Order: sequence, then structure tokens, then C-alpha cells
Amino acid sequence: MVGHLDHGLWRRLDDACSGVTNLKPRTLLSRAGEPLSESALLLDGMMARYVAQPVGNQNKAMVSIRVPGDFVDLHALPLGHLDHDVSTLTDVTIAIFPHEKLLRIMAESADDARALWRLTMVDAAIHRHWIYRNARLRAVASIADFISEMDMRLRACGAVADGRMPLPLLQTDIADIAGLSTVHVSRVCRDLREAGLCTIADGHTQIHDRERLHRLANFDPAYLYPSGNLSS
Amino acid sequence: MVGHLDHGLWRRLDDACSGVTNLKPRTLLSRAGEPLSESALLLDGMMARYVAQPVGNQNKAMVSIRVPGDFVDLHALPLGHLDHDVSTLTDVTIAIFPHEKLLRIMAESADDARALWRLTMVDAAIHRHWIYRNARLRAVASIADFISEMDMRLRACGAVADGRMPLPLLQTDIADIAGLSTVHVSRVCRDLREAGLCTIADGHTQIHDRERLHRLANFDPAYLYPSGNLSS
DNA sequence: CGGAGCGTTGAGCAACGTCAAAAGACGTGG
DNA sequence: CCACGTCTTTTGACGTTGCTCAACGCTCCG
Repeated sequence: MVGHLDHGLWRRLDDACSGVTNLKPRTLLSRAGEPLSESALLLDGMMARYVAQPVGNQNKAMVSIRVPGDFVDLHALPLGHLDHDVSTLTDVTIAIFPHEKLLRIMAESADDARALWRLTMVDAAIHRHWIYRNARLRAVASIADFISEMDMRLRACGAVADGRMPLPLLQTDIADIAGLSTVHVSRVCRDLREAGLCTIADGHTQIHDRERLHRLANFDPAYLYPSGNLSS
Repeated sequence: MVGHLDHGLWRRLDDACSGVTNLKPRTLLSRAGEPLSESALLLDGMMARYVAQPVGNQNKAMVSIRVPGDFVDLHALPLGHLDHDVSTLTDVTIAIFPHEKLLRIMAESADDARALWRLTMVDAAIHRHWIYRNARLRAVASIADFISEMDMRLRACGAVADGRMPLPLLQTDIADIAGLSTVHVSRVCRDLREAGLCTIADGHTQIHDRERLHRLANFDPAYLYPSGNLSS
């Protein structure tokens, strides 16, 4: 996603980076309500953001998933704090950017400011699609839609090697994404497999018939591309 | 929401405004995919944003609702186009801001740029809550949660007079918001009424017992406030 | 008076959740 | 090496939620 930034901004971001860190799988990076003074760019691995119910950490909902090249929590720059938890799914490598330095970049170039803003707006477009998915798609279509989205995004960042997509999610995670019970996710995954659409197993997903998968979910990837730019 | 902007930016926005327009209820302001070169601030009335299924306009999902003081489509400034439809619910009055002039404001002040960006980030936080709501809340809790959110937002913009909240939605609209059938919405509204929690009728909603309503939905308004600022 | 749009109700059914049990994968400690 | 516990997935049985279809009343408006 960050791949759509221009060279000049790239260089300025490179200068603004204060360091690179590694985190273990299933580690909390930051917590809802926490004030933040830096943001992270995901270089390798995958991360997720959760909205938890006020009482009890059960029934949490995953509201976003981050792939390499995504800023993890850039929205905290204008907001100053987070409204949700951020956590790793796998081993990850992140680059850290102090807000102070990002603000300086914004002050020096309105184009850069707009480019950073745009990154968070692509996120918002994905959020809207997730609202639509949870509101209107049935379990099977919902998971087919999610797999289709991840297929697009992971291929766009070059993470897919010969049709084998690294999707390091447990069925519990997919349940948190689609708002289903883990039991039902298990059944839906079996149905998708037996229908010859895709196999979700061992942290990897293979798509056997992309066209039928998209048709099942009524999937249109337009929302993923900021300017009709269908580079993949 | 715009009420949180500082005086200087207010004045600069005033200068940037290119005009004020009125629109009839249920009018499409702009359509998914359309390139936009101006954004609108909602002065009076209510509007909504929809994600429609690629084929067939049935089963559309409402992804956002706008109250007076909200920018309707500011996210189109960094994005350049829309990924969804924008439409009025009531008679509305909007102020128009050419992107060109907003970009000039951004170029002249990084603080202003950040303030505009922040407005869209509050929207994104609301999006995340809607994802959570659709994923994890049951019909009754879901509608209770939505009513609670609108109660907060409409009171914050001064639209509520003596406990009577103008919520110009049909049961069809609530179905599009909560991802339910209209038939079920009708039953849930009856249940909420009979439980003495709130009455949703004739484009207005009365909350009879706010505390029990919030408890039912497990409602915490923190996500609505950019900086823990609980002004209402 | 007739029609359209909206809300309400009932009956039957499909989708999904809950509970419970079991099996495989994996690591840990003896 | 084996025994054990934990984590994940799978399956079955059963209950609940919410959808679909259909009918009807109400209000507004031509």
C-alpha cells in the first residue's frame, strides 16, 4: 500500500524512521485509550486491530488486518490516541516513526501530508467494506469475501508464492473477523474446501477457483484501490 | 464534530466555502466511483453513505450516517473519488468546499491539515465500532447500540429538544444499518418499546431509560471522542 | 375511491450458536 | 522415549435467532 507513495516521500520517511523492532507472535503493541507519540510501519509479518467489548475480553471483534507495507497505526497521528488494541499475529518487523518527525514532513509538504492522509483513507474504505460484509453477507459468502480481500492484498505486496497464500490465522481469528462462532467457521471452511473453492489450513490458504470464489461472495476489489489503479 | 476545530481554521474554512446548497430528501449527492473535486459540510438535516452490492441495489448496507456539523465526504479529498454512494435522508443544507481551496489551507498550515485529517479519523473510529456492532451484537443490542450512538452525536450537535431526538429513519433504513430484515427490525423496535427502553416512531426516538439502554448494548461512548474530550 | 408506502403480525424454515465429546498436533517434563 | 497437558479442529445434537413469505391495517395522497 505504501508502495503507492512517491520517491521523495519515501526518502523523507526513511530519514524520519527512528528504528526497527521485532515482536513475537500474539504480542500486544498498544492498547485502546493509550496516548501514542509514534506510529509503526509493518515491514514483515502480519498484525491485527481489535475492538473489545467494554466488559470481558470475550467476543472481541477484529476490525482490521495489516499486511507488509501497511502503516499499522498511522491514524493515531491526527487522533493522538487509539480506540482499539493492536497486536501481532506472527513474528513481525516494524519500523518506528515518531509523530514529531511525521508532522515535520507534513509541515514541509502539503502533498506529503495528503499522501499520508490517503493511506489512512484506504483503510477507512476497507473498514466500510467490512461493515458491509458483516451486515449483508452470510457466513459462506462472508469468509469467501474475506479470503478474496486477503488474496488481493497479499498478492499486491508480493507475499504469495505459487498460489500458496500465507494467512496465519486460526479459525478463532476468522470467527473474530466474520462475527461467527468458531464451530461454524470450521463448518464453513469444510464447505469451501469440498466445493473446490479454497483450502484454509495450517496458516496458509490455497485458492482453487478464484472466479467462482469471487462470484460466490459477489466480490469487487474496487474498494482496495485508491484511484482506480488496479496494479497487482 | 466540526465544533472541535479552532477559530483560525473556522475562519479559513469560511473563506474557502464556495456556496451553500439545499437538497431534497432521498436525493443522491454522489455515486460510488465518481471523481470528486469538492467536499460538503452538513449544516442542517441528515445524510447517509451506502455500500451497495456490485450487482443489484438490494441488500445495500449503510456504512455511515451524518449529523449537522459533520463533513459528508471529506475523505474524498485525499482519495480523489468515492467508494460508496452518498445520499440525503431529509431536507438538507450543505456548504461546499472546493478541494483546491482545502489543499491551499493544508499547504499553509500543517496544524490545519492535521485537524482536517482528524475529522476523518473520528469517522474511521465510528466505522470500527460499526464493524464491531455488526460482528458481535445481537439484533436487540445492535439497535440499542445504534440508538445510543445517535443519542450521543445528536445531543452533541444540539439537535435534541426535551428528550425527543430527530432520527428520520424508516425501519428499512435501520435494517440497512444493522444488517437485519425489516420484519425483524419491526419486532425489535416493539421489544425495545415494551421493555420501556426507547420508542422509535415517526422519525423521532424517545429514550425512556438511558442507563438500561446502555447496559443492554454494553455501550461505551469513548470511541466518539477524539481526545477523551467528553464535551456534550 | 384507489393505490403506494410503511409498519405489524403469524407461520414455517434456514442459518447459526451452544454444549459436549473426541481426535490430532505440539511442546514439556520426567 | 513416553506421559501428559494444552491448543486447535472437527463432528453431532439440539436450541435460538432471524429470514422469508404472506396477509392485513394504516396513512397519505392523488
